[in-house]
Amino acid sequence: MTSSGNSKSTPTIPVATMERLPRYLMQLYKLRHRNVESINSKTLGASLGLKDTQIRKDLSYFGVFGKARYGYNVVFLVKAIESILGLTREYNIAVVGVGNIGTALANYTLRVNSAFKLKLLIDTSPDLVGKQVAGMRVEHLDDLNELIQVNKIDIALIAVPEKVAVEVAQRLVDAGVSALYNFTQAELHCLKDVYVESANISYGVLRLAHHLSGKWPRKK
Amino acid sequence: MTSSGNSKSTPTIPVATMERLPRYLMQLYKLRHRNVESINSKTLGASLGLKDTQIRKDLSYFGVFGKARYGYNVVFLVKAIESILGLTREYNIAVVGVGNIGTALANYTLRVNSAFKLKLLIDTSPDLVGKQVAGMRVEHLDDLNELIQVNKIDIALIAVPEKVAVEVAQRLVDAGVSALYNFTQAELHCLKDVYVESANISYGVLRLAHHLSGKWPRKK
DNA sequence: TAGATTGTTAATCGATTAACAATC
DNA sequence: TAGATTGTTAATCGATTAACAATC
Repeated sequence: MTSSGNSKSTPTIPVATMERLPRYLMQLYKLRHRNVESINSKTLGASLGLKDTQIRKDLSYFGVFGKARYGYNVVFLVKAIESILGLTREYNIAVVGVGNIGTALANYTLRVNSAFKLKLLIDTSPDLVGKQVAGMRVEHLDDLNELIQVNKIDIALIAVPEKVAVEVAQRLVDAGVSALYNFTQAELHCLKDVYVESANISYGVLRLAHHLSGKWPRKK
Repeated sequence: MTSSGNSKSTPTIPVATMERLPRYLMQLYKLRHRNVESINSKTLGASLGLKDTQIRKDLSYFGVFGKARYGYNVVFLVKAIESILGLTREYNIAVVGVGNIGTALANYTLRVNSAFKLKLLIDTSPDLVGKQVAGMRVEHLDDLNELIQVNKIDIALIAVPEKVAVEVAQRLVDAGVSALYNFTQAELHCLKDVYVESANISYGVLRLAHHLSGKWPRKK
């Protein structure tokens, strides 16, 4: 038996398309919450600063979702994108480093979808370990390996000080975590056998400074 | 007098290049801190997951910085990129919304460069207004307009609840702020006369879920 | 039906990278 | 000098968008 099943060959999805899908989904959640039944590509695009053709092309990679003169059914499209993004299973999450950012992640960020199950908070500070944060007990980094395995952690969000970031990340990978969300200043390209998503908050202010200085012309 | 001065016409800088410069700068800060004298494009690229030609091409837009057989002088290149990014002047910063994320921004993020001067913390919570955070008094949102003007705010970092994000952002723009860093779930494309940098933390976990589900093949 | 909006093709646009002469 | 590394050209690659037949 081959890996087919689809008679059509699965298309290769552009990276840029995959990176826009979460934005589509979040807008669609808002529309659904407002009980909007359908949305067309022009309106959805405008709400995200994108062209209508961009939306249609992105969605077309995954099949046919819309109807001429109607647009896309919001409830149906939400389900479709959730499926594309893999939100049909659950993901066990650990937050490593329970400072301000780690606490924010535990309290708010994971609420985006019920597929994300917060299972574990880890820190080293005696002020934090044993205390409750976001309704969970903070555990100690020393027990990392066992805790990761017992809780079957799929994704770790790292919000530790930069100095220990690479070491902690490596320990997570060694314990079997294959997806990291990196909120530290460290670059984690060096790690093997792990997929890393980074959100280096500092870069944004530097880009704003550059924009305000207005020195170098940019395209568009 | 025309706006020339350079005899060469100023090149148009690709957006992608401008977005990489902050990453280069942060890596160079680390090298400088370790007293590394020079760095070549291959090594710098490897530390960021980029090809050597990418680094050289990006830097070439701004003039000649390297020497064959030597690479780039770290101290010199730091100064050059700081200048390109506009870090030769100061930027007055306001943090609006002093929850976990706002507190993290005030305490850590702005430390990236001394060009950023934290001038103002704003919230509405009676638990926070009047208290000290990151060594500054938290002010009340009601006085926004006057506070923005008195403190000559250049950049506002918005970390308020999503429900009030658009309204607060609009008030900041009306008060004269022309650069926003948006940490809320709201899309702020609707705003006119303002440059917005967004860091929607939720998108990252959705991309990780998609990666782990492994359902759709991506290029590369 | 008429016309609005889709899905898709093909053209355009922009970004990356291989190749290489110049240079230190 | 020899050879390592630069800056730049030109080719490749990938992403966006205009155009339009199909369709509801």
